[in-house]
Amino acid sequence: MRLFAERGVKPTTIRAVAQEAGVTPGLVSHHFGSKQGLREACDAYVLDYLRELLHQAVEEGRVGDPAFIGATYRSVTPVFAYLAHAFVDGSATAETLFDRMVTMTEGYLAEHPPQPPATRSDTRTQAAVLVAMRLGVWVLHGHLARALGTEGPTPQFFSRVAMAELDIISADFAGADLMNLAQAGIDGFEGK
Amino acid sequence: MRLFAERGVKPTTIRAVAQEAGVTPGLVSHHFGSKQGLREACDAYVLDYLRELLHQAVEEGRVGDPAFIGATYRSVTPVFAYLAHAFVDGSATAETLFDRMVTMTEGYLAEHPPQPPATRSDTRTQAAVLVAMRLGVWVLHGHLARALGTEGPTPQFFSRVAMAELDIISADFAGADLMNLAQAGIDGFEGK
DNA sequence: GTCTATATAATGATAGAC
DNA sequence: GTCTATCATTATATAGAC
Repeated sequence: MRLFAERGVKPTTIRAVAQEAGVTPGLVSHHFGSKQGLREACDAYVLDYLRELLHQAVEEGRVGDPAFIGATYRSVTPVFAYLAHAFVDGSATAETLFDRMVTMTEGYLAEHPPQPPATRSDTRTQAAVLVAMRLGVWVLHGHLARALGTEGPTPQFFSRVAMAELDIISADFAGADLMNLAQAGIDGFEGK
Repeated sequence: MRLFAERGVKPTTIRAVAQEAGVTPGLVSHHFGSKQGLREACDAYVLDYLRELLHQAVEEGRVGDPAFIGATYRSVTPVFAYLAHAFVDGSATAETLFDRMVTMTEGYLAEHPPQPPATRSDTRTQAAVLVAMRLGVWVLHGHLARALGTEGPTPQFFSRVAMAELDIISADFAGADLMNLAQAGIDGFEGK
């Protein structure tokens, strides 16, 4: 999964995966059946990871816990890099994930309408653009970190970006934060 | 360039490029020297395209001309898809482009400070996140179009997304629009 | 400039032994 | 489960003729 995240699926060879895992290429092919099987296993892993992450963050209320954030920020990086490639390369998992995030964000905006109402566009479009904006920040976070001269996705980096998002996005829309979006996209989502 | 934009660089074979161009694979390799040479030629083409587009839009004042927009929206689509892959896969051209956009947006925000001042974050961070947000919408525009059930990047789609962006982004930041960003990133940029 | 043909290398997948 | 060995396919790149 990490190699897919760093290089994309096609440029990642089964040989490279095997070397990284300390086994032989034959074993990888045999275990996952095919490269496509390995990819599907990675998709499932990523969805499980996000589900568990959000379960702890939201239902166990650890979203603001520094210890939780500190323990999480390393493991979340390759997951989002994997999703970045999935969003650009296109995959059924990425499409379903995006669409669910939009629909649930739309529901959030319908329940928490901006005051005064934002009349230039409809709620559905606002939800879709909002999701694209926030996911875009994640997809491009490598460039963001470089442009800011920071170490990468550290807790400090997360906080710095989140503060800027609050400055940039109108208050009435900022409430539909990424945790809301992600939770909406993940809950009960089986990947197909 | 269009095949690179649709599939990414690695999955695109010289054979496919040759077939698309109606020539033989040998000719493609001979003409561009190598696949890397073809990629660099595409990078140069994309930068030239953006330069010319912005020259007409800004310096010739055609940015709001419906005829200009109508004639442009088709050709711009593969260019942004190409850049989407470049941003995710990583390339020197994409990095320089992003960094220049951030720096110039930072300059814009310094000259047009938000009122009241946005104090949660510094101007540099605001500029970087703003660029990432707006480019993110472009990178994910395929998903955006699907989620909205629209045809794709038509003028109507552009307008609809732009209106939602105006609704979502605080008025003081919306002024640093994509044309500003793109112009900043392109002017005098030779690709390295 | 363009083609045909081919050299060379890399990759995904399989077979069989342990 | 794991390895070694190998096959078949595909890819880039080159050579030489037209």
